[in-house]
Amino acid sequence: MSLFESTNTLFAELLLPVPIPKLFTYRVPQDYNDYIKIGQRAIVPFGERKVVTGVITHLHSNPPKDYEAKYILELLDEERVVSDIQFRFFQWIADYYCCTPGEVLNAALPAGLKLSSESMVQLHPGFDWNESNFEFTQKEEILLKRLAQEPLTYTDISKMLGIKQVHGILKSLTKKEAIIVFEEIKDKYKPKTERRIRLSEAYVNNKQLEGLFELLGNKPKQEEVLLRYLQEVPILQDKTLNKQGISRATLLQTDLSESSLSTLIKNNILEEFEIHISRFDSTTTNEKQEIVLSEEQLQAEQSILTAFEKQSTVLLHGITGSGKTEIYINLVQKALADGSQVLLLLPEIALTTQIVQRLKKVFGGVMGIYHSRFTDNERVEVWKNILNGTFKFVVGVRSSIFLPFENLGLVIIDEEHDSSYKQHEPAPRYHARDSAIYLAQLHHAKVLLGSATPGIETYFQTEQNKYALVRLDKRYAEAQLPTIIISNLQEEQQRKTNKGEFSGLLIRKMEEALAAKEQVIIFQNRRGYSPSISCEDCHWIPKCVNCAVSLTYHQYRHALICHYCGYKESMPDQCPTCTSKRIKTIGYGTEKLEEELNLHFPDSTVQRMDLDTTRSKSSYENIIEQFEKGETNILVGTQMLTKGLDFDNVSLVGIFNADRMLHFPDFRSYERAFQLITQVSGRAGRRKKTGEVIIQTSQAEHPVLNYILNHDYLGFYRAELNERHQHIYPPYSRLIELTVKHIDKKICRQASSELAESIRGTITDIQVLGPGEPMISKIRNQYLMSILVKVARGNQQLAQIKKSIQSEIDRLNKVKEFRAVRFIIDVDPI
DNA sequence: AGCACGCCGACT
DNA sequence: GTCGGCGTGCTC
Repeated sequence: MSLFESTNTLFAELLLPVPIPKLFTYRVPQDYNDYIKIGQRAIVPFGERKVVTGVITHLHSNPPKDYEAKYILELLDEERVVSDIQFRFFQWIADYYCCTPGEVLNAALPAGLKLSSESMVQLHPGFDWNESNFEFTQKEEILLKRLAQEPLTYTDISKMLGIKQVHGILKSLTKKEAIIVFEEIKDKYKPKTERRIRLSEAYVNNKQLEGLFELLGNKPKQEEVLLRYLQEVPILQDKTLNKQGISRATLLQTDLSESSLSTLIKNNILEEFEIHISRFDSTTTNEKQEIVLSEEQLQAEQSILTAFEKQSTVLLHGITGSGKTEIYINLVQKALADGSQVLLLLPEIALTTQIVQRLKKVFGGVMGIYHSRFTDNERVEVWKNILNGTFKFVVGVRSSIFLPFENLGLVIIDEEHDSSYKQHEPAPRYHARDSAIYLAQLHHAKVLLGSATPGIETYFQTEQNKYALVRLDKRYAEAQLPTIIISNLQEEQQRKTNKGEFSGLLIRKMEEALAAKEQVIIFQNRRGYSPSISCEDCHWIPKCVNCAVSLTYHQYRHALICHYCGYKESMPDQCPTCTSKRIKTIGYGTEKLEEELNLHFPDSTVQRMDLDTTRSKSSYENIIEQFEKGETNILVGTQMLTKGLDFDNVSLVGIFNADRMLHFPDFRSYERAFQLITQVSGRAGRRKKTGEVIIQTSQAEHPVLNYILNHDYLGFYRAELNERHQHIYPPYSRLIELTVKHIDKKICRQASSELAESIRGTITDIQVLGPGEPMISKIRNQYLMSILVKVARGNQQLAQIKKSIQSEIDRLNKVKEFRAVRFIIDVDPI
């Protein structure tokens, strides 16, 4: 029974996936009174003609005073799909990361659960070109001819006609009764179906069947189909089998006549029906994989469990190759046995790799995967399978923290330090690790953070006794940590032992490894051929027209490409300013490395793995598979190489250029360099042999390299912490980065100055740096200014400070000249 | 964020 | 003159 009298008029508050900081009130059609629940989705009209999907947050019977509420058009769910815990979680994210709950909802719901309409334009049904009394402009004519073929969206039209504002022409054509605009609902989730065949009920007994065959005696093709059916589905032995039937595809696999099948269906001898099937491989290969833990692993696991008795969050600091995965598996099994749900977070690209296949083998059908390469339909299915209890364990990326868990018992965040856990664009700019820790609190769940190179802030929490710490210092299966060798390029250049940008040492080591039939990984964190090009005579450097960056040369496309906005122009064969033909490339990207390695090692196969070679869906897996099989000898790549890959035969890892990582002007650059280099190094040498890592640098004495050399995380941590303390950076402060965006440089600067000024004037106990020009001061024709707010550790006013910043922004945004300025708040930026 | 409306410059 | 640009306000 409903809480409300069913004759009462109900109103529903809806959270809509739009960046407007309020709920919207809709009227509930009376038919729904007994049926409507908080947490269900509803389709509602929004604006003039749009419809959107929202989630019901409250029900009441107070009509709004200031306006007439519109009716809910349709309820989409029988049961709630968003839980109270999720609502609280969304609100927390919105508050903490300074965005609206609507933006959180937008990120949380997979597109397939969020159907909304898009305006489509089609020809007026009564419109006849020849009979129309109106004159048409040239553009109108082009559009009408195109519309005669198919309806178009506004964006289609604006692209087709090359105009930004589509409105005028549509209005004119509407008036001339040539077109109409209608709404098409997009992205509706469609269950995957399978067409199946079974015998009509009337024939499911031996006698009837016999008669049937007599009947078909002179129709051998149909007889054949029927016989095949009986063979595949032995209903003579078990009549109940007929209900399931057989999939149409399977039945027709052996070239049976399709038309005979149709005839049999038409004559009601066979019948066709549809069932909903899963998009996921349901092979529950629960091969009861026995996971054998080493002594150290067992101990670590025990320590984690003991720590969980007192503390809810534990950091597992396990060196690369120490076998953290096996411990995870054991812990997941235990949590599942307790009847809880488990979430395992992995960095984006680690998800396509071996670790997932391994987990799938152990957990089979109760494990769901949530991944950005999944289609909308697949994501909806994961969502539903969690709601209906099929999936009790989810392995997923950042956004899987939004899935509808009901009783999480354990959250594991692998590679806890990984920066892909922080969403940068668009809002909500959340950190999945930190948000997951809060989510776990809501569920009273435990959190295990795992990393070989924990983030400074995370490790600090263990020293503050906020998190417990468990160490795993030994590599699994007797493997040794790799030997790290610093190769001083400057020195080699003086002695002329280098070969171009490769040190003689690296080349020699590579020759040795390849001769021994071992594999080599070369790491360079820069894609493309060369980061820029330049004219040797006049020093001209091509720049992006939309952004303040130089263009990266991509050889395979023979083009200059902007890595920030995607702008592309073709590679000039002469300098556009001085017509010189002497154009040189500056710096090394993975593409150029690949080319040079091919020259140096003509007998080896070189493969490149970066954003450009892994764009298509399976290319990533292909590259890895080829390397695993040993078909590739040398793998060149960006930081993609650092995540979750295990290769047995890699004996050498080369870091092509460590300098750039160390010199990045950012307080986290040392931390990042340490993590990156340590992680890539971990790819070298497993099992039998000690691997080697060669780091090419011109700063052989750099302290960070020294810590890496000695596998000294703790030493590095102490030094870095000291550094952070000196300059009051995290963990000694919390940062809030404000970015000011506008097409006009002057207005952008003015707005940022005023914002910084007003924050300084109104908020006490904080430090405001800037405004200053960020490293890239223009992106997509928007000028950028940046302000950094530092809030000292332990400041209890954090929430209030964020509110004050927000209200200063709101105030500035109301000032006429700053109306169009965009202010972006990034809490805990990375 | 979209989307509609309304005001204004630079072209036929 | 009108077409297409852009600023402004609103969404239950």
